[in-house]
Amino acid sequence: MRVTRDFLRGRGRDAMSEADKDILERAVDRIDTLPARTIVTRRGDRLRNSTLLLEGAMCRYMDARDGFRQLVALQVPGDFVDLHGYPLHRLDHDVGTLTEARVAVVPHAAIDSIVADHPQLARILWRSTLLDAALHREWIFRIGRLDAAGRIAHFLLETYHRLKATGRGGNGTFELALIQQDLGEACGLTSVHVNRTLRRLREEKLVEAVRGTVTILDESGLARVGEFDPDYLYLEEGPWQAAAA
Amino acid sequence: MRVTRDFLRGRGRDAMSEADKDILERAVDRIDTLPARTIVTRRGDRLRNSTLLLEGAMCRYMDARDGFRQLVALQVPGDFVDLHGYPLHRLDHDVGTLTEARVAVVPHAAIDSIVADHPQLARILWRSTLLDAALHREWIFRIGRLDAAGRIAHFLLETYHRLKATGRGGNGTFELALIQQDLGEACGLTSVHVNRTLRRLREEKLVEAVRGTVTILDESGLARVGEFDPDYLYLEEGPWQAAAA
DNA sequence: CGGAGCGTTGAAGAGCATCAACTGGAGTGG
DNA sequence: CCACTCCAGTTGATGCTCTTCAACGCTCCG
Repeated sequence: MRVTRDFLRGRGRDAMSEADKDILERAVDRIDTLPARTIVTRRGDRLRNSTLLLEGAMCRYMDARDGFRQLVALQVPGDFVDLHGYPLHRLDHDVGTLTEARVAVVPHAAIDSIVADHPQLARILWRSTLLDAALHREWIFRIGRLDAAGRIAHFLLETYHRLKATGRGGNGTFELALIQQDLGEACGLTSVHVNRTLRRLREEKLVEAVRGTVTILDESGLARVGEFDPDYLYLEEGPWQAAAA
Repeated sequence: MRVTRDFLRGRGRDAMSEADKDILERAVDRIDTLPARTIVTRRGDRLRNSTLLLEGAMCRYMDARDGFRQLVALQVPGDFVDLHGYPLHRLDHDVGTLTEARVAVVPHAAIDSIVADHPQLARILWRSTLLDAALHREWIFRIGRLDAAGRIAHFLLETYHRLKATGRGGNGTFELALIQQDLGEACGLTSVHVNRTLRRLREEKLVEAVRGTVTILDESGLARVGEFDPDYLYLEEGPWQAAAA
């Protein structure tokens, strides 16, 4: 089975030819396992490799003066976590694991060859970094315009759809390795307020989150609260489209 | 004089060979002038061209249900406003002008040729879209972790540095075509609170913003309030580095 | 000269942060 | 096997930041 099986899965992987998939697969130098809750790369680091997340959860974040951090991205399996480090050379933020993580390491030299010799695959890699940027934009919207309930609803739905696209979760349930503190750091809230807000969402029978498992009770109600529309995830045919058809 | 003169100016343009600059210049199909305060492309639009901003100010934004909008990017001259539309094909947000804008239109077909035949230039275009993503991340941090004064301070310093990199502004002064309402939409604040916060920043002799002109009175003080570090702009040698040397 | 758009200010209140205390479960060592 | 600690979650009390609503002034322009 291919190590890169989940790359762009459910999000345009079909645009890759079998040859492209082989080339990407061969670009992998090695597989690493990273322990939970550790820093992988720091702001300012010069990168020589990029990391494809195979299993587990990672995040990208920035530190504020007061000691709190702001997550700028949650990475799920199939994500090319720091591919943007390839054209940028150095990172503008920290990267860390949330759970133990299995990753494939891809040397930038291998990507150089892809860019030089396989423009079609290069465009797909480029595209994958821009899917990340689309997520960034939605995070700006989420934090800038939604209240606490909306932010959490939106974040949970986003994560649900992303995980579902890779075959993890579905049927309204998924595993989420974030504690309430992390959730707050993702949504610009304190863990205390996350706790109260989750209680409200639970009382309103919209969503439940207990011990790392999220259960969506009322997806359309949650989508209303979070003003959520999965367009920006650029997913392939999904259940909301299938339902409309 | 080259139309694409300001592309990546002050932010890695030197990595482009003269040949690359010529190729990019020839990729321009035509020059358009867009009126102020109009929508250029809408969420969901399929794009066949991308737009290089030559003069003026544009923005990218998303609408919330309550009628307010959230800016996700401010575009200054030299920005390839919607180059991400090339690998993504369709947009996940709206693009509009703030002032009258002069733009260069680049057909995606021309970029196809660049990707196929000029990998070095393609990587530079790729990089330019990731500079945008780095800005997105900093916007997430700004809105998620800073208070009103910090957000405005950070936003003004970011814009100052970006404009300075293209030769516009410097010496602590620059033209900013945003009304207080826009500033609020960029920073996740109401225009009323922007007004009060600007007054405070003025009273503390940090920055003045009157009728489209921003005057930075105390750059280091402002940077402290906004927790601002221009690293993420990936600027070439600038005054803060020159001062350190 | 009247209106529209932007800026400014005041008053009141909602939402979220802060501080603090307590619960329950998991892991650890006696 | 039980005390102990640690960590995540939970809840209460209080106050600040920012929003909301409203009014008014200024400037530009038809």
